[in-house]
Amino acid sequence: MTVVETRSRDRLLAAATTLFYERGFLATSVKEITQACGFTQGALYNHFSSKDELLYELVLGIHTELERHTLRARSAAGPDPVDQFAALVAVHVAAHAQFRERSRVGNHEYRSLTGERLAHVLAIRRRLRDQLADVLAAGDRSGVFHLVGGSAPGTARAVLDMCGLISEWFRDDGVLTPTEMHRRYVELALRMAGGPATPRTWPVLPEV
Amino acid sequence: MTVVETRSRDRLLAAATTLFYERGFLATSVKEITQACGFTQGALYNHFSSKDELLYELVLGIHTELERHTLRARSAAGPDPVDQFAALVAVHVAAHAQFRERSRVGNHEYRSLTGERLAHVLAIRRRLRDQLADVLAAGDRSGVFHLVGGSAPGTARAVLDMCGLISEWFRDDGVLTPTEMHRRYVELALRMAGGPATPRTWPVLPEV
DNA sequence: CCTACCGATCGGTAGG
DNA sequence: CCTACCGATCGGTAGG
Repeated sequence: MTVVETRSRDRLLAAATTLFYERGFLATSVKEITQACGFTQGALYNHFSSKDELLYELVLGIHTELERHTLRARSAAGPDPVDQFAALVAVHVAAHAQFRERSRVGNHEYRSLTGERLAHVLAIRRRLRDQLADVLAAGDRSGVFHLVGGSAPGTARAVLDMCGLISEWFRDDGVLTPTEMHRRYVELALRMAGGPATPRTWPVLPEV
Repeated sequence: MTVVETRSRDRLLAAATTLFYERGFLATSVKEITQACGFTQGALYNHFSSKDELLYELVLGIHTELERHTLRARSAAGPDPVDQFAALVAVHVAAHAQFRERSRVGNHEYRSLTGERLAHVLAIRRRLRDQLADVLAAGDRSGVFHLVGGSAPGTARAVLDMCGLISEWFRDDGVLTPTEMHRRYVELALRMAGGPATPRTWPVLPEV
């Protein structure tokens, strides 16, 4: 049954996500992943040709999904660079705060990939940076941003780094809500870009 | 000979730093570390009781050294919160840009520690955040900073996260000098804190 | 600091 | 003849 195949595969990917989040790809055994799904060790190889391929499919999916959301959020934000920038930052914050397992796995474990698989993921990561840098450069030209050193790539990198570690420490224990997080980080990012204190309208909290 | 013993021990730590930086603690074998020093596998246990203890001593040294530099830089900066903040940010940027192997190992591999060793390192990491948050809170009270949401810990965390990933991508290939890096990040951090555009004087590039 | 080796576990695959 | 596994074990390597 194709349905059963897909479900087992997705369960393996979901179990791998949690285990890789908690202890990392290299410290997680095939046995642990399959046992988390009630399978024995060999079952993994009905779905993936190797542990490495499972990692690639997981990490590629995480990056593809994130890029899909950033592209959609930027389109939906309209033509204003400030609105586009706020929308992109909101997507990254939401991803790292609400789906921190996937985000942390995506941001850390891609380093265990090699060859073309690594190159493919690095290309997506570069496009995500370029997307933010393009918006910053457009806003700098139109005068709504005032970038430190005039460097759009430099500011984009700093903003993404600031967002990228949220998944390391954010806990949805009620101390900070996702909405508070994304407002705080949009404000910080706008300050870094030398833009207005707030966007004209707050981006709708993205469904990442 | 104590000299030879010490030299071998330091060589093992230095080789481990490079290997952990390149591929991580879990993916590095004891054999690789010792072979990098021209030893066989068992030689490591003349200097460390286990691979875990080597990691602890390395990570503890990295954190202790960083805290020593931040304490000294803050004292040397005088009473102004803006000067203190700029000095602390400069230390963190210098550590991550100039000594990125040690910084990256310190920021990533401490997660493989457990028990009291982990607790000890986490305590230092908390003090480093508190140090920055204290300076931000003092500046907010005196009116030289205007923190997003009034949260000194939140801004401190964002600034440290922004600096913490420099070691992931910075290359001293001449595209960006350490001085350019530290000026860029001090400016970004001052914007995040809602402070003046630049410090009254640029901190001397710290010798981390 | 080396050689020799342990208990265990690694990722991956066999036949049924 | 298919799938989703099983118990058992492959060749190698881990930390100690």
